Amino acid sequence: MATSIFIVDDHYMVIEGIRSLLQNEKGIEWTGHAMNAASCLAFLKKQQPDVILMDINLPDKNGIDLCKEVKEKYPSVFIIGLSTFNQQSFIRKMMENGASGYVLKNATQEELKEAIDAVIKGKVFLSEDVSQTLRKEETPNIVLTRREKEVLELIADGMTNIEIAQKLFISVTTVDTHRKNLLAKLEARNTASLVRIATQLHLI
Amino acid sequence: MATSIFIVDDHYMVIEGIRSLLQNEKGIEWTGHAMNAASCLAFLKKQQPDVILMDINLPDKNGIDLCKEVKEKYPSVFIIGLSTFNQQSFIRKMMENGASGYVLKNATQEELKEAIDAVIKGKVFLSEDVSQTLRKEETPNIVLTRREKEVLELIADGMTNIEIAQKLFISVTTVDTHRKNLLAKLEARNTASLVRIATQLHLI
DNA sequence: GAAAATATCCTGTTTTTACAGGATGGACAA
DNA sequence: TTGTCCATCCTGTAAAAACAGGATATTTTC
Repeated sequence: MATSIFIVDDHYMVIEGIRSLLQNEKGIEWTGHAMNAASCLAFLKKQQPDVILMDINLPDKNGIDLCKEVKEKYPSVFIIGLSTFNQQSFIRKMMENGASGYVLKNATQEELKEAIDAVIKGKVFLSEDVSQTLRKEETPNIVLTRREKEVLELIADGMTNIEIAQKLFISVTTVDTHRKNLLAKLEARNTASLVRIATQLHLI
Repeated sequence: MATSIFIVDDHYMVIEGIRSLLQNEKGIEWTGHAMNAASCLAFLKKQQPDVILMDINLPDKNGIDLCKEVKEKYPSVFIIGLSTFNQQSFIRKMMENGASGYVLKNATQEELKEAIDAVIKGKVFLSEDVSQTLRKEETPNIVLTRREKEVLELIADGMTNIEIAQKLFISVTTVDTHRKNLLAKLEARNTASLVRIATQLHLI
């Protein structure tokens, strides 16, 4: 029985590329595509493919959240993350949210086929580059609290501690404490590197 | 006579997608592809296509610089910029460096064909979204000097004025002046927003 | 060759951050 | 129930950045 495939990606060229790569593969059946999260969910209500290839960057919702939602509603569907970025934090979050694999957009036809074959058997598939990144970048998964994220956002917006304190109805010293903890958690030396690192980790 | 096309993009899926979109088009001849700037330049030494579709993000060199280099060496080749980002600064720089058009990766088959037809006739082609962005975002093209960029980088790296001064063999007050000018140019309130804005404008 | 842009330097003040080293109460889990 | 985590608050000091308001020499550009 053929494996049915569905694609979610907002780039027409990528959809077309994947379709072209897979169209001559035996045992793979193309069931359609969506260019945003909403139409993906709409499709799934009617029909569930075996595998979804899911881009991380979507116009209406990020792939990480969509992945979680899809897996909650349709646990039997296997999801393969798809993006241009070989970024540890993204990949980890995708896998945490139930994805079975992750490939980069520069993947070859063979790699893509291999990924689909693997996940359909219940295995986990990561591109060579991806698993290497996961091994190499031993970033111990930085977790910020709700409040810390809030403060971080406002810092990046250029607000001073005093302004942040007023905005959040807390003391300036509390803001300072959060700031201190942010610097420690992200191993930043000062505000500049804090914002830089936070940006690189896609925390803001 | 058929229009010959060459693609530079580091994503295999995108190359395949474009090829798939164009393969049945009459009057378009696919001459090949490169996945980095170096092999693009190597190809051009042997053969010059009519049109190059060129991604902005390449592993070895950015498309903006590559565009300039190609246009200097082979002025008769038309270049169409290609990227996922609908970003004013990128588009403007591409056009300044001699590109004849700019399309996004979510372009349709018709749009792509239209773009090729237009540039081959010497016209300028911009996707609807792209030209809208150019009109809307009236960001008066922020230009930083060599030194300012240098200082900006070091600030984002978390260095203090004193450290930057030592590194660049200049006075602390000079660094402070550059910093002042950076804040003014990027309309930032402080270091945090400076780094944020600089990141958003892809200056660092 | 003149004007504009760039890079350099200065004094001084105020504001903001960074850092040290705490404490307290509440929520939640083992 | 006894931790652990989180959010809150505190005092005090040192360092750094922001801001004002300059000046001067060297390139670059027209």
